[in-house]
Amino acid sequence: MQIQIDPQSAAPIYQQIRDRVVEAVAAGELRPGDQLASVRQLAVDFGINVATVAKAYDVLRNEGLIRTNHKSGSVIARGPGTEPAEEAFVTEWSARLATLLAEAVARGLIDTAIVDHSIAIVEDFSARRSPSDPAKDSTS
Amino acid sequence: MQIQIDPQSAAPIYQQIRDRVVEAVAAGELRPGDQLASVRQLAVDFGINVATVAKAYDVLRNEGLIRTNHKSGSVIARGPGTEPAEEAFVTEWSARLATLLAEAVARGLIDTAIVDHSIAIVEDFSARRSPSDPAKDSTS
Amino acid sequence: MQIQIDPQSAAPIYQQIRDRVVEAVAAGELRPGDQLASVRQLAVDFGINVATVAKAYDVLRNEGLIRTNHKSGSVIARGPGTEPAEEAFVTEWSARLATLLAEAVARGLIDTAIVDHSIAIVEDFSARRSPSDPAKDSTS
Amino acid sequence: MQIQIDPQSAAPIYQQIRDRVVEAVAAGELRPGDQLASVRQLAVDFGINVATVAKAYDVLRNEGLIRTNHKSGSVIARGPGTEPAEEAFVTEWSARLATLLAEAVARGLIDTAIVDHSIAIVEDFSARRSPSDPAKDSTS
DNA sequence: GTGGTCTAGACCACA
DNA sequence: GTGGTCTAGACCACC
Repeated sequence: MQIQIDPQSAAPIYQQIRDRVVEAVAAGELRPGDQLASVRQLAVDFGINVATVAKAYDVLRNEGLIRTNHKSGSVIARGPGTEPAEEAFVTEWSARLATLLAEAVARGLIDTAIVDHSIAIVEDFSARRSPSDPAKDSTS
Repeated sequence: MQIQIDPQSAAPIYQQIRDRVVEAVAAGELRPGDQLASVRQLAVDFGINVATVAKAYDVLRNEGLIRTNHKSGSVIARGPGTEPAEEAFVTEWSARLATLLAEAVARGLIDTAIVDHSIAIVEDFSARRSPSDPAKDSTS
Repeated sequence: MQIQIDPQSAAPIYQQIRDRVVEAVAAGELRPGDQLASVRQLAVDFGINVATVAKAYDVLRNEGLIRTNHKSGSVIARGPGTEPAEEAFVTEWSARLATLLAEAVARGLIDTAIVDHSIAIVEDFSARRSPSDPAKDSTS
Repeated sequence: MQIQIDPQSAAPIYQQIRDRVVEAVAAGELRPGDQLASVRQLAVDFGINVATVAKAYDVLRNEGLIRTNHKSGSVIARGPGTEPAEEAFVTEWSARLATLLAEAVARGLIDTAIVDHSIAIVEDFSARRSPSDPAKDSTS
């Protein structure tokens, strides 16, 4: 798993790390049980402070996505199919999704294009998770 | 259009205003040419600082959603169907959508549920923009 | 509310702050809506770093006990009677309680003394929360 | 006495060992004079480092719960009813109990439920120490 | 080796 | 004014 950080981005660095890890989990690049780089390792890789990486892992831990052990470092704790989503999360997440989709609508993206983007992204994650289904060639 | 602001929310107030306006445009409650409340008016209505409202309008202006004339105030500049979305926007927006959808995947929402949510939200906006049953009330 | 910090304690400072706030909430010294000292204020009061206080508030926020707003600082979000305890919390808490009570048993405290301590503590919190019930004089 | 260690737990392993021993003493599974497994034995059983087990025994020794003889190994030094609890211990322990109970109060557990939990735990230890029904199985 | 805690001090975002 | 982010560097706990 190769993480890219953009120090110029408005998004805080720890948030970018968190986002990349979440995406890697969704895409199956990181599976439950997989080891994450140590905070120190990531820090030197990106040329950033350990505390910044620690904060990113802190967020992921609070979200239940990783589990940390003093000796062995951090590992992925859950992923697609591990546990059903909590209702509270879905509610809050839906609101964020609505705002994001509204932005696309307001900016002129047509409805079908928006839905197609969503489908494409979800299918991309799914395909990368389990590239076993070769029964796919037509666009549908 | 009735905007609701939650001063307790973790989201900055200017962001909440911006989000509500974007959603209103997507839902057709605000259409291109519609007048927005003045910065001062909104500030008084919500009991918040003028600078906060000004910042919200500033963001909307940078996004090209509103246009401000010193004399006549701010009006909605674009909306669904006005102009096609710019490619740069779509690219950047897709990345944000991917992150948001990844979060749902990682947290255990199944793929179809995620797509269903997206479809439902887009259709909701669409229906509110152009209600298919043309039975009109007095309020409209 | 007067918080006391012991820099010599084995417990991390941020944990001590968190514990004192929790106790103050249980005792009704801090009620939902009440303002907490700002991170900077607490930091100078205790002669510690802002980041340390911020971490304490971070923990409290993750526990849902406080809510933080950029402008107005942090306020108590929940307290006795606000919301029923979540089942997951009770399970995890019970295990910690069992370990703590086991320690007393093993060290020679007799069963009734242990229970009496628990009752006394809970009643103390209760009395400080609502010192209105004057119908109490006998030991029972 | 069967000790279960969870290497994934947030609690340090030495603490888990110490906690399980304390609970076993409270429940009468380990009685004063009983022999503990050797440091090496436990380390092999759990597949953990000897130093980790040694640290756990160290803590128990400092608490006065076990006594170690270089020749004969470690034995339980005290238990329920052996000696009355020291005042210093009770004071310090009460403070920890108050913090733990405060957490439950603040999170919405009602007072009677908290006391009931305490009683149930103490009674459970008591019952396991001296089962009131003298119907004995072959295993006992 | 791992992660956790804390400091001193800086800069930015929010209102 | 408030809190959030980040740095550089230190020390400690765990194993």
